[in-house]
Amino acid sequence: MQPMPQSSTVENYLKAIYQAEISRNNCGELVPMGQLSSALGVVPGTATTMVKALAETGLVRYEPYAGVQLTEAGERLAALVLRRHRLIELFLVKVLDMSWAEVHEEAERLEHAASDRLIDRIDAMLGRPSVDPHGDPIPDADGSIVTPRYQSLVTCPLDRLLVLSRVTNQDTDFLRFLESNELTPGQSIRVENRDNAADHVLVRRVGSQETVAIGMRAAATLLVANG
Amino acid sequence: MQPMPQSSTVENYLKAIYQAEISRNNCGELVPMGQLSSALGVVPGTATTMVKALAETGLVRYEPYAGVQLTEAGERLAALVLRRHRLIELFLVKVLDMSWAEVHEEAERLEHAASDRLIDRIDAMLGRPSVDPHGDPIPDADGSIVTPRYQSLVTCPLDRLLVLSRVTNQDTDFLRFLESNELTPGQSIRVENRDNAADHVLVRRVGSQETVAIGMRAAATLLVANG
DNA sequence: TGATTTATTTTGAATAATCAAAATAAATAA
DNA sequence: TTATTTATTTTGATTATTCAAAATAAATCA
Repeated sequence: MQPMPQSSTVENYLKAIYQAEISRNNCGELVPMGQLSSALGVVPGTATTMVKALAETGLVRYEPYAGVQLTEAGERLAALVLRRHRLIELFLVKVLDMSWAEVHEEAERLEHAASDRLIDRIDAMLGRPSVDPHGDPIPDADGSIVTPRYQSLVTCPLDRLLVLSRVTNQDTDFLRFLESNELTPGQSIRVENRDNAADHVLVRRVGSQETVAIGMRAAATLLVANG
Repeated sequence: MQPMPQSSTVENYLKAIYQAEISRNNCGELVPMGQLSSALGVVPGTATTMVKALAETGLVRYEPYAGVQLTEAGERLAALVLRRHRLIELFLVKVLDMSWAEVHEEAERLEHAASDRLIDRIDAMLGRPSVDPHGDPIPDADGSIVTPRYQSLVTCPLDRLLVLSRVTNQDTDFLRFLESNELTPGQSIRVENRDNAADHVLVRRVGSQETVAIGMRAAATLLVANG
């Protein structure tokens, strides 16, 4: 099993490995098969089989019982999938006026069907944007990506003016919840309190009189820059 | 093999059968397996196998050695695939400024990935159009379709003012050729001569001083209305 | 009508992707 | 360090889709 067609399955595996590598942010770490398989919604044995095939093609490095890691080539391909995904999301929001919350699933399918030519048209039409509607950085056409390092609502200082910059969570309901509280990327916010016992963070959007309580798990996916 | 997932393969078979039924326009006629298999680019045995499975699901009617035919349900599904395809084509041309000639292949992939919701947004944005860039009618959301009956350049009268209304041929090079001669749907044209010996038709766009010769085979795919 | 050609179907096999469940390795607890 | 738990890999099957090539039916020719 050597050549391995550029199927959407391969793209999904590469993307999942890429994202897992980032979330366990320490570089050079292997992604365990269990994590990968559950991210992809397949049983562990399936992931093992697929990853071994991917390793044959040179897109990943695989260490039995340890985990998997993208090679340079794999990383580049994964970045291009992410590029397609994110440009499509932004396009759907900006041009087709779709909701922030619903575009992820749509892009999840379209990312495998859009040609490079179409993606470039979209990119041009949007003015070569650098982030998508969730604040996720958009890799450029050669697969390089600049990921600003933000703090999260769990680590940032209290009572400081912050800009909500990125939401690393694609759950539709959660995004709808944020949207209904106008907590979307670009908004200025302040963290009023963090209560470990209650396992929540209290956030207020600048200009709003409502304080919103967000559980720690979810709060960790809201990234902020200094405002 | 009963439920048969709504895969893109199924969609492609239904679409191909639908189009074959139309092109051999006499209603009620079965599409022979040979025609279907070559339209889909598979060997005949593959089409036989697939069609038998499709028949199990009630999407087609299959007569061994005679051919295949869509059922009501199959026809509706096929029309919806065509709807997606054609709306996507028009969208790519109108909104993303892609070329008439290149959108077919793009739509060929996107039609299987776009959700009903996305398609409806596109439809709304384009103002509920009735034809795509090739003049092909766009089925509506419930799968019904109105196909105006046109004459072709092979059957229409000579020296009459006509409107080029539809091009039933997706070959990229042919479309580029038409485009470069401004022979696109909506243009007014006149057939100056038809020469069976030379196997061609001479066409002039109204307002142009150039006469274009088009072979009979190709001319049969250019449909016209009275101007 | 019999022979030949052509179209279609069957059969057997392959590939990609998956799962269930058994086997094994690694990590943890006692 | 042994026993137990947990994670991973293997093995054997399954589904969807395809092809090659043999078998068969239908159509055509003589």
